[in-house]
Amino acid sequence: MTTKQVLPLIAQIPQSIVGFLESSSSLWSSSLSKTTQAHARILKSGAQNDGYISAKLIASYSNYSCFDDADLVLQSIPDPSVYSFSSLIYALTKAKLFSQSIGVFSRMFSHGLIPDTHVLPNLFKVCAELSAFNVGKQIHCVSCVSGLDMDAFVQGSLFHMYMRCGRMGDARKVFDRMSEKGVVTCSALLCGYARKGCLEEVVRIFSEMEKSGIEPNIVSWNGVLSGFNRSGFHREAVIMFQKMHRMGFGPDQVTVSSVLPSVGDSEMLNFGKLIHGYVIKQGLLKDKCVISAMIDMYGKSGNVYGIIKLFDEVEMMETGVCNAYITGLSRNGLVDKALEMFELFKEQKMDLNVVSWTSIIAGCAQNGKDIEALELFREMQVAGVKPNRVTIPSMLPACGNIAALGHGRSTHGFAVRVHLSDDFHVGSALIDMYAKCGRINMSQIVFSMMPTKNLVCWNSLLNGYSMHGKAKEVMSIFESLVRTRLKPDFISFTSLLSSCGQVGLTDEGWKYFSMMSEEYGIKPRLEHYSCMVNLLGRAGKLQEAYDLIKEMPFEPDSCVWGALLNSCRLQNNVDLAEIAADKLFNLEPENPGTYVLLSNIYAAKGMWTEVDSIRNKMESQGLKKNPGCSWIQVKNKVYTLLAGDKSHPQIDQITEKMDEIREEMRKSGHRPNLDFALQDVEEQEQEQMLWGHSEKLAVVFGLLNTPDGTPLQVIKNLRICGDCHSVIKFISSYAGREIFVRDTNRFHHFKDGICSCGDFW
DNA sequence: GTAGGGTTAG
Repeated sequence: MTTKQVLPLIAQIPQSIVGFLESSSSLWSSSLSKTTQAHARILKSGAQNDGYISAKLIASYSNYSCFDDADLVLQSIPDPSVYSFSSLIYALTKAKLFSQSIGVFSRMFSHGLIPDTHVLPNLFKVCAELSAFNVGKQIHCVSCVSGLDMDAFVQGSLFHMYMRCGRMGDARKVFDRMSEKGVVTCSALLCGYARKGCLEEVVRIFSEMEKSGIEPNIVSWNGVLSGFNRSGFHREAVIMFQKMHRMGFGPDQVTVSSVLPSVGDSEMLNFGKLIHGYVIKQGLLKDKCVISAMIDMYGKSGNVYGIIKLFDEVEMMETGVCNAYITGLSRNGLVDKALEMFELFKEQKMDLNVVSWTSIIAGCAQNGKDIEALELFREMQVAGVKPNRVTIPSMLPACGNIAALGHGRSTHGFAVRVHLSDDFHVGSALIDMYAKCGRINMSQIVFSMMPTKNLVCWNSLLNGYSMHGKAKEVMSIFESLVRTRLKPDFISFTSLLSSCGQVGLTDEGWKYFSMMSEEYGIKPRLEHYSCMVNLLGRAGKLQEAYDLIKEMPFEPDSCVWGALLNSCRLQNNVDLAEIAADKLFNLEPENPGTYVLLSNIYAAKGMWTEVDSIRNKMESQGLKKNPGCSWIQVKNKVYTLLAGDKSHPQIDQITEKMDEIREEMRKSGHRPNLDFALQDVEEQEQEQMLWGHSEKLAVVFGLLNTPDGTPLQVIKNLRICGDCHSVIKFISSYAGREIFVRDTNRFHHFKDGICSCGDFW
């Protein structure tokens, strides 16, 4: 076409376009004022109704983040096109104003406009960012109906959206239909499966990549590493790491932080130190994840020095790093230091998140700081941090440990409200908590209401019934477990054997002991042997128990010998007791319990010289029995009661009640030589009396505070001693109370002065 | 115009 031919055509171009052409240079200019000027010129020339011009104007305003102006332009167009909307949607998405972006889209849709292949990727990106799976799915439908779902960009963003929403199944369907699959998409899929713990898929995709000529890069390798790590294959993760290194992929900060958890779990401290050296050389110690993972590795390997040194050196006050530090400290028993650091972090107004709170709560609950754990759980909510599916099973053991039923119940309520009660971890922790608080019926209800149960849930229930001495129930639950597709493990058998021991079911005990290895291929561990020794010993078959110990394929530990010694006390067998005690003196020379048990056995036989000699031996070693300690919960507050402690605010009332009970006992002819007024306990300083002291306090306190007698008090951690039992028995018959007493992990139920189970009483 | 990886809590 010649110039001569073109010129008449140009003359026919409408005036509006001429206006646009005049202003076009300003529209692509670099300042907002020029855009405003262009806008004015467009309005003057009447070009504002032109879709293309308006769209450019919208884009230009958006470019300067003037979204309101852009939207005004959009709204002024009488008949807007997809393109006009998409300019604004694109800009809003880019500015991360996702909700507004979706809002503009819905306006576009209500104009009857169908999104095109340019808008769709933006929309999917928005849904991915907002995890708006349902909206995304609907837009996916729109793209299918309009036949746009075969577009590579649409597919790519759709795939990403499903991945971000954690919908691996949907993502996989899109992936399988994708026309172009590159290393990026494959790695993304691989990493997605790794996060979900689908190791098989991870490995399959990785090998298929190689087969189909897609060269895996460092991201793919990192995904494989994290897959092994997440699925608990720690050794394998380390091996892959070494293989990757050999193949010439230099580990980066992501590689290091992916493999370090596995190094820690395999307790390969030296290898961890090697990585530490590499990290320093490569200058990766600036990365927060690397530091957290490094602290975590030292913590898991028991290297407290490593944790503290690294934390002090890096001086990085970042939430993740601090969380790893808290966990590392409490994992190694330094819970006081952890609490101290946590306080410091709070003072420094650090941004503590749900992991921070959960870490310190779990640290407390695992290190005997149960009351602190409950207090922190409350404080966390006051601080506006919402407990999640990890927090709840971390704090529930604290409720169980101190039989704080009220706290446990309200946590259960919380879990139900936030829809977490079906979670395996939460459910199992609830079952355990209720059992430890004496409410085995609630454990049963929680269990029955769970839509699906894993082995941990079953084991919690088995252990609960076992704790309550209900062997028949344990066996019947075990039968139900066997009928499921789940296979019982060594923990299931521990509950079975322990409950058989409690009620003297020797034959059943042997049956399960052999069933464990013969039918299920589970090798008996130390705890199974202790259960068997206990079972045989209680049944009076001490020699058989001792023979079993001698036949053990590995060295018996203190629990096994302790079980034998305890049985010897029940059967008054001095010879075997001396053998067992001798082993225990070697294994745990610091444990005063062994001396006391042995001396009791001597005393029962009237061997007073031996009694004296054992007592002297104990004293010469400077050993003392731990003071008794109990907890009791009254109206949602947990009270700790320590032997010899008079600091309780109601000590006078308690003493008064004690006197009253003592008087009643005298009148009704109960063991008149027993005296359990507090002052007498202290004056006499008799060990037996001291042991019973705190429990009496708890029982009496419970009576005082529950005048209507409705709540059954669960008293934890009772030390076995005759004096205290008599008190509990007496109170139970005298006051007509049902009293539950928990002796470490076993329950005794008193009604009308009779204990329903156990020969201790 | 789309698009990939890591740490710390049970």
